[in-house]
Amino acid sequence: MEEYLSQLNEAQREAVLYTGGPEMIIAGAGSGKTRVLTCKIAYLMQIGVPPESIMALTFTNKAAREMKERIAALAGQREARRLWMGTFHSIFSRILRAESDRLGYPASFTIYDSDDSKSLLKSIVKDMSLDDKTYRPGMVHSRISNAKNSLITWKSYEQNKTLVESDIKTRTPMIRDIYKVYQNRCYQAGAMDFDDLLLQTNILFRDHPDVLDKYRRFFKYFLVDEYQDTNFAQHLIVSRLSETHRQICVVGDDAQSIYSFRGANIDNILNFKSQYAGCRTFKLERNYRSTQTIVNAANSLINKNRERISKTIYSEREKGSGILLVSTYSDYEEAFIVASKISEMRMRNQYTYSDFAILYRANKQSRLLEEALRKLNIPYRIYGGLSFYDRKEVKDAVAYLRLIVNPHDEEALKRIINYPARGIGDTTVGKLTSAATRHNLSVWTILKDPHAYDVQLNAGAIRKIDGFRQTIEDSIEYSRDNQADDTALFVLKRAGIVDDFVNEHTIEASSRIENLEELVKGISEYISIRREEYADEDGEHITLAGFLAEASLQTDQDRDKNTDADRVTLMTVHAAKGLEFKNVFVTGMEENLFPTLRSVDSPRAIEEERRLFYVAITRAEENCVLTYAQSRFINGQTERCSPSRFLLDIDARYLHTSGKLSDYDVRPKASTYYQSQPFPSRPQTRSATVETSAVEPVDAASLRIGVTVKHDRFGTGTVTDIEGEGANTKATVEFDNFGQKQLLLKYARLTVL
DNA sequence: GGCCGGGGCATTTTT
DNA sequence: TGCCCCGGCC
Repeated sequence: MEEYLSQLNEAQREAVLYTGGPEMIIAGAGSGKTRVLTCKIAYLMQIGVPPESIMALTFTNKAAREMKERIAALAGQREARRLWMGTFHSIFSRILRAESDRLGYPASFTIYDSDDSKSLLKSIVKDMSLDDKTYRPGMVHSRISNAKNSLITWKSYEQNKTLVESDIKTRTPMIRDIYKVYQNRCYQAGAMDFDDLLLQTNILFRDHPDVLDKYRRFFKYFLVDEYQDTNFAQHLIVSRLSETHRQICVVGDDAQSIYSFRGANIDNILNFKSQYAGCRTFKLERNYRSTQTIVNAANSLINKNRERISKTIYSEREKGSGILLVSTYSDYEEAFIVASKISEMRMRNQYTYSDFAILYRANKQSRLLEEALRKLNIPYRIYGGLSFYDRKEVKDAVAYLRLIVNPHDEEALKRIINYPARGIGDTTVGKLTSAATRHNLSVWTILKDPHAYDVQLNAGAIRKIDGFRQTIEDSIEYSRDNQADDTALFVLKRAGIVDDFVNEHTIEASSRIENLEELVKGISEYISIRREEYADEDGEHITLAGFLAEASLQTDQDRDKNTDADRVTLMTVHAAKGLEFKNVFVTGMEENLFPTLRSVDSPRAIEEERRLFYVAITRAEENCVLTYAQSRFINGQTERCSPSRFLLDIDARYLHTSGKLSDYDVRPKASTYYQSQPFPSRPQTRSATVETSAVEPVDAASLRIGVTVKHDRFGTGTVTDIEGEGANTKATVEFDNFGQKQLLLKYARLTVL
């Protein structure tokens, strides 16, 4: 049992053993943060703190699950299960369900995801006859979300001069009215959105001191992971709850705060010390992940930020190779160079594909990279696509399940009232929803008896609505004495969804059936896991409602499958946080892309972008390659790009450029870091750093259709088409070995033969 | 209900 | 450029 303590370094051990009050652990990248957190929890359990009085909050289900597993290994499965460990959203949705009557919500309240929220907002904007171009659902949603994260209810929004005036300035004065209606419609539907899970928890504790008091007594120890990413609502929940025992330990790294756009407030961690008198700070500064060069380079970068908690991260690993900086002539070439570099490094150093990650700022950058990887037969896995629960058929099926659990759920109802087609059109639905708003009732209530609420419907519509009502009520009835997975099968059949697909006999239809089967399988798994967990209890928790509650707070990252396959990883830098790879490529290191265009006017935003870049570099264990293109195809146009300002922030002594850089003057002091030829001669890929300036672009006037031209990379070919004029002339060339390409003359180095 | 074409748009997204 | 959403049409 003592063994796990002996594996910690001095700083880690001190942080684990301290139990004297508020504590902040500043955990640098790769410093063994998770290990410290798990050891600390295990230690607390060992010294007699009952596990059920420990609340450990994380930001992802994945983090919670991993930590739980590790603690189970240290302290035993049974003990670990008693911990309150999970995401803010899942833990507090549990508490909200237990206390729902205090707030007037049903215990089986639905959780609206962002799509539900936006779709509701859209319908409200329409109902209020507002301009849907001015009041875009996404925009309105983010305004309401920001308000909620700052604990501004619709009432306080109305009374908040600053907000109201700023809305008038931005010509969106109706936000407050929309917010009010939105909140009411959610309430009538028995639904909370993601932000409500935190906001309503705060309201619960604010308005019901006895409830607050109960939980304050109950929970003795709080641990919060990724504290730099907490928002005000989260911060207030934990600070309220921990007031009695004052045993709160927050862990985080201000240098890795990258979620301000979601309401994360870096000040929570920067000010923690001053908010908690007698707070002890521990710094974990030894990086176990990366080479000295990578750590030092990252340090030199982050030192350019003003707002930070001072610390010196160091590595005692080998010195390692310099960070390779590669300039390419286009985004297209960048992708091919990254791909061929991966092949080369893999062969030379016997890496596996899964030792590589390609990171980028924006998802759209993945396209060319994928193309290049495919062409070079490199297996890859891309993150950031549709999650399982985002698929249409799954969403539809889940909507039925949601209605069984809570028929007042308006968004679920609207989604499937006419799916499969029942001839209930927009007009009918519009009549029902506006009657619901008028009477301050749920759509379901209206639908059960349209006549009573003077909804003008013809006999046909009434009959169709009634058929739908019957389907739902039968399913609810069935669910009373059947298992959740059987209920799911029942409703899918009863609604005619399965038949639809079975009769279709297409590839898509069979893949949809598979997805539905997987959904049902997921429910069955949920049941058996729960059975095991609650073996000694009455089993009341095993319900469809329970499954939905869990599913709605889950993301695709939590249900990763075949991670064992040997593949290169492609993902955004955001998605890479918390992960590590032997070799990391950070692509698109250009101004207006990284840092993104939207950040360049705000010093604070630039600092966040710099932290994001810091996160990217510190993912690498052995090699880090930074690439930037001199031209990039953006929004339908090829743009000239200049290298990111962040490249200048890295101390040049840690950089190794792959030859002379045409318009960027970073001269590495040492070029011995990376001994290999940067780019071994491949006939079709010239060195990445061809001097574009030295090559005269071919004169547009001298090009004719049918002329034979030569291109540095593609070899010879014939011009088949010419578009545009002057500098923007675009030529279509049929290359002998590379097929047809479109080339902009100002960039393509063509010579007429 | 589904198909087509025009217009507007284009970060990041642990929940 | 390419996608998504909407309106118009059959």
